[in-house]
Amino acid sequence: MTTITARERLINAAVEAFAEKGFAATTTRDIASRAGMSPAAVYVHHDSKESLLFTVSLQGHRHALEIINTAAASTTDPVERIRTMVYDFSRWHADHSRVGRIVQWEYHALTPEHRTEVAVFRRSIERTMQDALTDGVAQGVLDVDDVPGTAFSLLSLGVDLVRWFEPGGSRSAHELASLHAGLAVRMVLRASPSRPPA
Amino acid sequence: MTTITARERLINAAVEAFAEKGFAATTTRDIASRAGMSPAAVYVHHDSKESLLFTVSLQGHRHALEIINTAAASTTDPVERIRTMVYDFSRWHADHSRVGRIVQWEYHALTPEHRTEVAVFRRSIERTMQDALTDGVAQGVLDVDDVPGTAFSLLSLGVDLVRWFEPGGSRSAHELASLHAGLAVRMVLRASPSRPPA
DNA sequence: GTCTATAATGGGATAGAC
DNA sequence: GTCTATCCCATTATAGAC
Repeated sequence: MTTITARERLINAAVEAFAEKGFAATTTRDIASRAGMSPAAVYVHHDSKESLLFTVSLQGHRHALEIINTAAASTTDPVERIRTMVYDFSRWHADHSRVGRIVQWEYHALTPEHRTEVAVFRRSIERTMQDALTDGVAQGVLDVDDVPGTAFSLLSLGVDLVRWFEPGGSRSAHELASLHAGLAVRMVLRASPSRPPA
Repeated sequence: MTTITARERLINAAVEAFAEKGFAATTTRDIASRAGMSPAAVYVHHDSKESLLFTVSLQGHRHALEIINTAAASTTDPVERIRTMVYDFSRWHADHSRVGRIVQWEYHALTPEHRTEVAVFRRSIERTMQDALTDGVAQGVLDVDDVPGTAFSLLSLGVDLVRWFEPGGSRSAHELASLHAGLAVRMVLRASPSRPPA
């Protein structure tokens, strides 16, 4: 049997509210009311509104890093690795667009200390993508001019989903992730050797 | 001689403040003080904080649409057209990252009426990119499975710049726009016909 | 651990003098 | 068209009863 603690109910409520209205525009009253509590009860479980944000953001960052690391380790074929990484990263952002929006858009609302803490995860995500590209280039399968820039651009496709994606819209998470994965492969694949013009 | 009106000074101040802290976290006192005025003076020139946002957002949307339309009309070669459109759109978002951030991130802070008004520009931008892809496919030069999805993804690269780009950072606006333009062409270019495997 | 009540602060917007 | 002063309300967070 799964027990949902008051603390978890508050976190779920915060995710909803922050994703819907943004951190600054969300009131603690709103969070409390979504969790079925009085405003005062919030502070029994969390120190402040920002600490709620940090909890959500940290969980989100952890999850996103886990997704990309798992994808990176799933195969050694450079092309399929890029395809899987981009698919899973974009898919995660669509499937968890509310948390993703908080992770990506409310980064600046964190205290400097908390921002520093989640920045470690962000760098690690970028690094994993860069490594996958570097490895594919070394194996002669990929062709990438600017590895850090391209890695960032591949991640951007997924990140930008959270700006607008809503479940039940005209495009499914799978459809968008597949689109991104296909585009990603075209961006980095070495052109197949063709007969040069005589 | 160029005269800067108080109204314009307020708009500039609002751009700075909204881009730095977000609409909800910006106070009218902050805007007034950046413009060198008292809080009361704001309301002589603008009806409300939201109307300031709308003014900034509308100008930004207009400008972005103009950029992409001009790029689309600059050449008839489908590949160079895509390259130019993506370059100019990404370049604009880097060069105007503050306005771009307001355009892209504060869309939901507009009143429903104002949101409807700027949505026209957003659809027009997407449409222009879709048309460029459709034309390139029709000419047999581009190969695009999902025209609306790909158009959106090409624009996403530029849009996502405003999330983090700061002038004076490690990468210039030109460098990033060139990167995006190069990736864009690879995403949509029809593979050169190569000898099929015997 | 939850409530009601409230403290303390800061918000958007306005009044009225100059 | 700008100011000072202020209204009125919402905000985050806490106190103290149960």
